[in-house]
Amino acid sequence: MSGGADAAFDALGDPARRRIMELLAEGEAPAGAVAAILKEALGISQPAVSQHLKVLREAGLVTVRAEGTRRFYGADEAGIALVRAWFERFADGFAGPLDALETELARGRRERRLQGRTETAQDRRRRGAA
Amino acid sequence: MSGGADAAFDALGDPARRRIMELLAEGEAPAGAVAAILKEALGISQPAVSQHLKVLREAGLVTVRAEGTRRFYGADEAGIALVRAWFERFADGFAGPLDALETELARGRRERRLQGRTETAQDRRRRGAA
DNA sequence: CCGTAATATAAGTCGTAACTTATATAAGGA
DNA sequence: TCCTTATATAAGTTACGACTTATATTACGG
Repeated sequence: MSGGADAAFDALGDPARRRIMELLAEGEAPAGAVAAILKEALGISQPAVSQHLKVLREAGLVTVRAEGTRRFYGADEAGIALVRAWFERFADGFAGPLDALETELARGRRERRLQGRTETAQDRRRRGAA
Repeated sequence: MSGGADAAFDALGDPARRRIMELLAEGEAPAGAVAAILKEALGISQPAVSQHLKVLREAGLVTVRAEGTRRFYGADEAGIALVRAWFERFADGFAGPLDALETELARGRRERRLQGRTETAQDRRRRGAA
Protein backbone atom coordinates (compact mmCIF):
# COMPACT_ATOMS: atom_id res chain seq x y z
CA MET A 1 0.00 0.00 0.00
CA SER A 2 2.69 2.43 0.95
CA GLY A 3 4.81 0.65 -1.60
CA GLY A 4 4.14 3.39 -4.09
CA ALA A 5 6.63 5.65 -2.43
CA ASP A 6 9.50 3.34 -3.29
CA ALA A 7 9.92 4.32 -6.92
CA ALA A 8 9.56 7.94 -5.88
CA PHE A 9 12.37 7.67 -3.37
CA ASP A 10 14.58 5.96 -5.90
CA ALA A 11 13.85 8.77 -8.34
CA LEU A 12 14.61 11.47 -5.81
CA GLY A 13 17.89 9.79 -5.00
CA ASP A 14 19.43 11.48 -8.02
CA PRO A 15 20.55 15.12 -7.74
CA ALA A 16 19.64 15.96 -11.33
CA ARG A 17 16.12 14.71 -10.78
CA ARG A 18 15.81 16.64 -7.55
CA ARG A 19 16.89 19.71 -9.49
CA ILE A 20 14.16 19.03 -12.01
CA MET A 21 11.59 18.74 -9.25
CA GLU A 22 12.78 22.01 -7.77
CA LEU A 23 12.28 23.64 -11.14
CA LEU A 24 8.84 22.19 -11.58
CA ALA A 25 7.90 23.30 -8.09
CA GLU A 26 7.86 26.79 -9.54
CA GLY A 27 5.42 25.84 -12.24
CA GLU A 28 4.97 23.87 -15.40
CA ALA A 29 7.76 23.85 -17.97
CA PRO A 30 8.27 22.26 -21.39
CA ALA A 31 10.89 19.54 -21.56
CA GLY A 32 13.10 21.75 -23.65
CA ALA A 33 13.29 24.44 -21.01
CA VAL A 34 14.12 21.88 -18.36
CA ALA A 35 16.81 20.44 -20.61
CA ALA A 36 18.28 23.89 -21.25
CA ILE A 37 18.44 24.74 -17.58
CA LEU A 38 19.98 21.45 -16.60
CA LYS A 39 22.52 21.66 -19.39
CA GLU A 40 23.51 25.06 -18.10
CA ALA A 41 23.51 24.02 -14.46
CA LEU A 42 24.86 20.49 -14.61
CA GLY A 43 26.23 20.16 -18.12
CA ILE A 44 24.05 17.24 -19.10
CA SER A 45 22.50 16.62 -22.51
CA GLN A 46 18.91 16.71 -23.71
CA PRO A 47 18.57 12.92 -23.89
CA ALA A 48 19.84 12.63 -20.35
CA VAL A 49 17.16 15.03 -19.16
CA SER A 50 14.54 13.18 -21.18
CA GLN A 51 15.55 9.97 -19.44
CA HIS A 52 15.34 11.64 -16.07
CA LEU A 53 11.89 12.91 -16.89
CA LYS A 54 10.87 9.41 -17.80
CA VAL A 55 12.01 8.11 -14.44
CA LEU A 56 10.09 10.86 -12.67
CA ARG A 57 7.04 10.08 -14.76
CA GLU A 58 7.15 6.40 -13.91
CA ALA A 59 7.61 7.26 -10.28
CA GLY A 60 4.45 9.34 -10.37
CA LEU A 61 6.25 12.51 -9.38
CA VAL A 62 5.48 14.54 -12.48
CA THR A 63 2.60 15.00 -14.86
CA VAL A 64 2.88 15.58 -18.59
CA ARG A 65 0.61 17.58 -20.81
CA ALA A 66 1.18 17.49 -24.56
CA GLU A 67 0.69 20.68 -26.50
CA GLY A 68 1.68 20.42 -30.11
CA THR A 69 5.14 18.97 -30.21
CA ARG A 70 5.89 20.19 -26.72
CA ARG A 71 5.51 18.32 -23.46
CA PHE A 72 4.74 20.41 -20.44
CA TYR A 73 5.89 18.84 -17.23
CA GLY A 74 4.62 19.69 -13.80
CA ALA A 75 5.08 18.45 -10.26
CA ASP A 76 2.52 15.80 -9.38
CA GLU A 77 1.13 16.64 -5.98
CA ALA A 78 -0.30 13.17 -5.52
CA GLY A 79 3.02 11.43 -5.97
CA ILE A 80 4.73 13.94 -3.75
CA ALA A 81 2.09 13.38 -1.10
CA LEU A 82 2.91 9.68 -1.10
CA VAL A 83 6.51 10.45 -0.29
CA ARG A 84 5.48 12.88 2.40
CA ALA A 85 3.25 10.21 3.87
CA TRP A 86 6.25 7.95 4.32
CA PHE A 87 7.64 10.39 6.85
CA GLU A 88 4.54 10.22 8.97
CA ARG A 89 5.97 7.16 10.65
CA PHE A 90 8.52 9.36 12.36
CA ALA A 91 7.54 11.41 15.34
CA ASP A 92 7.12 14.97 14.23
CA GLY A 93 9.63 17.11 16.04
CA PHE A 94 7.69 20.34 15.77
CA ALA A 95 4.04 19.52 15.35
CA GLY A 96 1.74 22.50 15.34
CA PRO A 97 -1.56 22.52 17.23
CA LEU A 98 -3.45 21.29 14.17
CA ASP A 99 -1.16 18.33 13.80
CA ALA A 100 -1.41 17.46 17.46
CA LEU A 101 -4.39 15.14 17.23
CA GLU A 102 -3.05 13.33 14.24
CA THR A 103 0.36 12.88 15.81
CA GLU A 104 -1.19 11.63 18.99
CA LEU A 105 -3.21 9.04 17.12
CA ALA A 106 -0.12 7.90 15.25
CA ARG A 107 1.76 7.63 18.52
CA GLY A 108 -0.93 5.46 20.00
CA ARG A 109 -0.82 3.16 17.04
CA ARG A 110 2.94 3.01 17.14
CA GLU A 111 3.06 2.11 20.79
CA ARG A 112 0.42 -0.53 20.55
CA ARG A 113 2.61 -2.26 18.03
CA LEU A 114 5.73 -2.09 20.12
CA GLN A 115 6.07 -4.06 23.27
CA GLY A 116 9.25 -5.01 25.05
CA ARG A 117 11.50 -2.94 22.89
CA THR A 118 14.19 -0.56 23.98
CA GLU A 119 13.04 2.69 25.42
CA THR A 120 13.44 5.55 22.99
CA ALA A 121 14.48 9.12 23.47
CA GLN A 122 10.88 10.06 22.80
CA ASP A 123 9.62 7.79 25.52
CA ARG A 124 11.97 9.45 27.92
CA ARG A 125 10.96 12.88 26.79
CA ARG A 126 7.29 12.11 27.20
CA ARG A 127 7.79 10.55 30.57
CA GLY A 128 10.17 12.95 32.25
CA ALA A 129 11.38 15.96 30.39
CA ALA A 130 8.23 18.04 30.72
CA MET B 1 20.04 26.59 -0.57
CA SER B 2 18.38 23.29 0.15
CA GLY B 3 21.90 22.14 1.05
CA GLY B 4 21.87 19.63 3.85
CA ALA B 5 19.03 17.57 2.54
CA ASP B 6 21.12 16.33 -0.36
CA ALA B 7 23.09 13.67 1.44
CA ALA B 8 19.89 12.59 3.16
CA PHE B 9 18.08 12.14 -0.13
CA ASP B 10 20.99 10.19 -1.54
CA ALA B 11 20.92 7.97 1.52
CA LEU B 12 17.18 7.40 1.29
CA GLY B 13 17.57 6.44 -2.35
CA ASP B 14 18.52 2.95 -1.28
CA PRO B 15 15.77 0.48 -0.32
CA ALA B 16 17.84 -1.21 2.36
CA ARG B 17 18.48 2.10 4.05
CA ARG B 18 14.82 3.03 3.86
CA ARG B 19 14.07 -0.28 5.51
CA ILE B 20 16.49 0.59 8.28
CA MET B 21 14.84 3.95 8.78
CA GLU B 22 11.46 2.28 8.97
CA LEU B 23 12.80 0.00 11.67
CA LEU B 24 14.30 2.84 13.62
CA ALA B 25 11.06 4.76 13.35
CA GLU B 26 9.68 2.25 15.83
CA GLY B 27 12.41 2.97 18.32
CA GLU B 28 16.09 2.59 19.01
CA ALA B 29 17.80 -0.66 18.09
CA PRO B 30 21.33 -2.02 18.39
CA ALA B 31 23.19 -2.53 15.14
CA GLY B 32 23.04 -6.27 15.57
CA ALA B 33 19.26 -6.32 15.68
CA VAL B 34 19.10 -4.20 12.57
CA ALA B 35 21.56 -6.50 10.84
CA ALA B 36 19.57 -9.58 11.85
CA ILE B 37 16.32 -8.16 10.55
CA LEU B 38 17.82 -7.02 7.28
CA LYS B 39 19.53 -10.33 6.77
CA GLU B 40 16.21 -12.04 7.23
CA ALA B 41 14.30 -9.58 5.09
CA LEU B 42 16.78 -8.79 2.34
CA GLY B 43 19.46 -11.42 2.71
CA ILE B 44 22.32 -9.01 3.22
CA SER B 45 25.27 -9.47 5.54
CA GLN B 46 26.25 -7.73 8.75
CA PRO B 47 29.04 -5.67 7.13
CA ALA B 48 26.62 -4.49 4.49
CA VAL B 49 24.26 -3.24 7.16
CA SER B 50 27.12 -1.62 9.01
CA GLN B 51 28.05 0.24 5.85
CA HIS B 52 24.47 1.36 5.35
CA LEU B 53 24.35 2.62 8.91
CA LYS B 54 27.50 4.59 8.24
CA VAL B 55 25.91 6.27 5.24
CA LEU B 56 22.83 7.12 7.28
CA ARG B 57 25.03 8.47 10.04
CA GLU B 58 26.96 10.70 7.66
CA ALA B 59 23.70 11.89 6.16
CA GLY B 60 22.51 12.95 9.59
CA LEU B 61 19.53 10.65 9.50
CA VAL B 62 20.41 8.50 12.50
CA THR B 63 21.97 8.95 15.88
CA VAL B 64 24.26 6.48 17.65
CA ARG B 65 24.64 5.82 21.31
CA ALA B 66 27.35 3.47 22.53
CA GLU B 67 26.57 1.16 25.38
CA GLY B 68 29.30 -1.28 26.15
CA THR B 69 30.15 -2.98 22.91
CA ARG B 70 26.76 -2.21 21.46
CA ARG B 71 25.73 0.71 19.31
CA PHE B 72 22.16 1.82 19.60
CA TYR B 73 20.87 3.54 16.53
CA GLY B 74 17.86 5.80 16.39
CA ALA B 75 16.14 8.00 13.83
CA ASP B 76 17.47 11.54 13.95
CA GLU B 77 14.53 13.91 13.90
CA ALA B 78 16.70 16.83 12.91
CA GLY B 79 17.97 15.19 9.74
CA ILE B 80 14.52 13.96 8.87
CA ALA B 81 13.17 17.47 9.33
CA LEU B 82 15.63 18.72 6.72
CA VAL B 83 14.24 16.30 4.18
CA ARG B 84 10.70 17.23 5.08
CA ALA B 85 11.58 20.87 4.64
CA TRP B 86 12.60 20.23 1.06
CA PHE B 87 9.01 19.35 0.24
CA GLU B 88 7.72 22.65 1.47
CA ARG B 89 8.53 24.17 -1.89
CA PHE B 90 5.65 22.23 -3.34
CA ALA B 91 2.11 23.37 -2.85
CA ASP B 92 -0.04 21.42 -0.43
CA GLY B 93 2.29 22.47 2.36
CA PHE B 94 1.11 20.20 5.16
CA ALA B 95 -1.03 17.31 4.08
CA GLY B 96 -1.32 14.39 6.43
CA PRO B 97 -1.60 10.74 5.38
CA LEU B 98 -5.35 10.93 5.16
CA ASP B 99 -5.07 13.86 2.79
CA ALA B 100 -2.52 11.93 0.79
CA LEU B 101 -4.89 9.04 0.30
CA GLU B 102 -7.71 11.34 -0.62
CA THR B 103 -5.53 13.17 -3.12
CA GLU B 104 -4.38 9.91 -4.60
CA LEU B 105 -7.94 8.78 -5.16
CA ALA B 106 -8.74 12.08 -6.83
CA ARG B 107 -5.75 11.63 -9.06
CA GLY B 108 -6.97 8.24 -10.19
CA ARG B 109 -10.30 9.76 -11.14
CA ARG B 110 -8.60 12.60 -12.96
CA GLU B 111 -6.30 10.36 -14.93
CA ARG B 112 -9.01 8.05 -16.07
CA ARG B 113 -10.29 11.02 -18.03
CA LEU B 114 -6.95 11.75 -19.72
CA GLN B 115 -5.73 10.21 -22.92
CA GLY B 116 -2.62 10.06 -25.10
CA ARG B 117 -0.02 10.40 -22.43
CA THR B 118 2.70 7.96 -21.54
CA GLU B 119 1.63 5.19 -19.25
CA THR B 120 3.20 5.34 -15.83
CA ALA B 121 4.18 2.59 -13.46
CA GLN B 122 1.31 3.57 -11.25
CA ASP B 123 -1.12 3.21 -14.09
CA ARG B 124 0.10 -0.29 -14.60
CA ARG B 125 -0.01 -1.00 -10.91
CA ARG B 126 -3.52 0.32 -10.58
CA ARG B 127 -4.67 -1.57 -13.62
CA GLY B 128 -3.02 -4.87 -12.73
CA ALA B 129 -3.35 -5.02 -8.99
CA ALA B 130 -7.13 -5.05 -8.96
C1' DC C 1 5.07 17.23 -49.08
C1' DC C 2 9.46 18.75 -47.00
C1' DG C 3 12.46 20.67 -43.67
C1' DT C 4 12.88 21.88 -39.08
C1' DA C 5 11.86 21.88 -34.22
C1' DA C 6 10.81 19.33 -29.93
C1' DT C 7 11.13 15.22 -27.68
C1' DA C 8 11.82 10.41 -27.08
C1' DT C 9 14.31 5.98 -27.74
C1' DA C 10 18.47 2.93 -28.99
C1' DA C 11 22.80 1.28 -28.05
C1' DG C 12 26.95 1.37 -25.84
C1' DT C 13 30.55 3.10 -22.24
C1' DC C 14 32.04 3.82 -17.71
C1' DG C 15 32.10 5.13 -12.84
C1' DT C 16 30.40 4.05 -8.69
C1' DA C 17 28.06 2.01 -4.99
C1' DA C 18 26.23 -2.10 -3.00
C1' DC C 19 27.61 -6.18 -2.06
C1' DT C 20 30.99 -10.09 -0.69
C1' DT C 21 34.71 -12.39 2.53
C1' DA C 22 38.28 -11.55 5.65
C1' DT C 23 40.08 -9.07 9.40
C1' DA C 24 40.66 -5.35 12.86
C1' DT C 25 39.00 -3.17 17.16
C1' DA C 26 36.95 -3.05 21.51
C1' DA C 27 34.39 -4.53 25.56
C1' DG C 28 32.95 -8.06 28.79
C1' DG C 29 33.05 -12.57 31.16
C1' DA C 30 35.35 -17.09 32.69
C1' DT D 1 44.89 -13.34 30.01
C1' DC D 2 41.99 -15.52 26.58
C1' DC D 3 37.84 -16.36 24.39
C1' DT D 4 33.63 -14.56 22.83
C1' DT D 5 30.42 -11.17 21.31
C1' DA D 6 29.38 -6.90 18.87
C1' DT D 7 30.58 -3.83 15.48
C1' DA D 8 33.44 -1.61 12.21
C1' DT D 9 36.83 -1.45 8.41
C1' DA D 10 39.61 -3.36 4.34
C1' DA D 11 39.86 -4.99 -0.08
C1' DG D 12 38.03 -6.72 -4.08
C1' DT D 13 34.08 -7.99 -7.42
C1' DT D 14 30.16 -6.93 -9.94
C1' DA D 15 25.81 -5.03 -11.33
C1' DC D 16 23.58 -1.08 -12.46
C1' DG D 17 22.41 3.45 -13.62
C1' DA D 18 23.75 7.90 -15.42
C1' DC D 19 25.77 9.46 -19.07
C1' DT D 20 27.14 9.75 -24.21
C1' DT D 21 26.13 9.95 -29.55
C1' DA D 22 23.09 8.62 -33.03
C1' DT D 23 18.52 8.02 -34.66
C1' DA D 24 13.46 7.52 -34.57
C1' DT D 25 8.94 9.88 -33.90
C1' DT D 26 5.69 13.44 -34.09
C1' DA D 27 3.82 17.97 -35.08
C1' DC D 28 4.01 22.24 -37.45
C1' DG D 29 5.06 26.06 -41.02
C1' DG D 30 6.10 27.24 -45.76
